[in-house]
Amino acid sequence: MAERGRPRGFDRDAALDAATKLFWCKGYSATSIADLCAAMGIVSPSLYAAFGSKEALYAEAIGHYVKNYDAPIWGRLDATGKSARTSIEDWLMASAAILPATDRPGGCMVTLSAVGDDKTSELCDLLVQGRAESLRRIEARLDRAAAEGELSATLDLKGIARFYVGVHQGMSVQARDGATRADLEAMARSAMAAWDSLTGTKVSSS
Amino acid sequence: MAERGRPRGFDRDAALDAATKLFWCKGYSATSIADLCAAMGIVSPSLYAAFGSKEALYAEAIGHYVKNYDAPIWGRLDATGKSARTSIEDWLMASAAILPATDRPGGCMVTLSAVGDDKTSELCDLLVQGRAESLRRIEARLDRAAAEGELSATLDLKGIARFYVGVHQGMSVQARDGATRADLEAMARSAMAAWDSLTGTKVSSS
DNA sequence: TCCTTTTTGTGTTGATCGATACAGAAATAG
DNA sequence: CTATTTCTGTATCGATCAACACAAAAAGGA
Repeated sequence: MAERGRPRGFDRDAALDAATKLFWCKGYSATSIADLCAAMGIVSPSLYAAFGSKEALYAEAIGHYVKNYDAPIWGRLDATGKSARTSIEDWLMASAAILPATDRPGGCMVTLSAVGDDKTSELCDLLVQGRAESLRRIEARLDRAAAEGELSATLDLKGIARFYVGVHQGMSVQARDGATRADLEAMARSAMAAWDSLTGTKVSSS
Repeated sequence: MAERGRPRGFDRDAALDAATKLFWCKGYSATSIADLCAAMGIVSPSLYAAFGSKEALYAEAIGHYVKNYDAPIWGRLDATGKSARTSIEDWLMASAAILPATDRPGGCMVTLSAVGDDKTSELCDLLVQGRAESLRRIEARLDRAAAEGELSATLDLKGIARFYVGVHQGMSVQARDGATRADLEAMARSAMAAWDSLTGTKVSSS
């Protein structure tokens, strides 16, 4: 089943990856179509033919980021045979290793896009939902631990999840500011130092 | 000592406050001069006469934010007669109370501007320095505690400071996403749950 | 070969960007 | 009063914004 018409002269996925990294670095508003064309190695009609619009390209870039850069980290969370504590520690330590990587923009794209940039509120929702998803995943892992008897069901699991997601978000901000892997690993260990207290007999909030 | 020429027809500080809130909400790149003029209630020649340029106005807005919105929170940190632990807890709890305030944009302007937005690297530096200053303040408070004998001098005080600043940054991101005061207070308490472990006999790293 | 389909490159669209020129208005100084 | 100084409002500057028209180019189907 061959394709009709003139074949595309560039690798769509490679171009999307280049666009993703540019949006990741500069944010939505500060990135122009001309910037994108230069980074992707194509001209604007090709960009519009392949991706539709700047907004649509950004939405695809977020999906590309989640699938190719974010998902591997989350894999650490749901591995079987590990306690919730170990899973979350692994997730934070893996993040500490990759957030300051020099072969890509620092920090988490979804977290750091939390900020400022206006965005058509459709894109803004996409990002808010992405961050809410992080919270849901951690909470789900804690719920599973409660169901399996590792944690007490009377704990404020949502609050604990929010705390660890918050630490992860802080790690992203500091990675963007130049924190090293060792710096971020120390943050991860510090957060884990609260685990016993948070999951102990103490009631969540007073 | 009266002023020569026609007097300015608007309150410069009130206009700066309006500009600050707009930049705080939308970020630098997504905020246009037209947006600013509308929010400040002036026309563009008045804006340029009073503030010079968009970049200069943004730099002044950051200063206005730090002085009028951020400083009150930091006052909690250096109050006398309190332990470092209580000071940091107060700082986090005060932040939890004010970050989700509905009479202003959510989250910390300096933290949330960490992101994306290109900025002439001069403005970017301004923000990076602002965030570095937060780290320095917390670290200075811990150093003082070590000098006063509250904490052991062998601890990784910089790492502890980085952890609490990171939690604060995570609180800003979540405040922007709609977290409530109670949500943020729970995060603050969770972070404080690590205090004993972080400041105990345990060696900082490895 | 000729037709259809799709992409590519050139050139351009109206809108908006940040920033000003200029003239009139409103104050002080003499 | 007149002269000077400074701000306000209109109108606009060239540059850039996101997006596209159009024709040449490159493929398959007939």
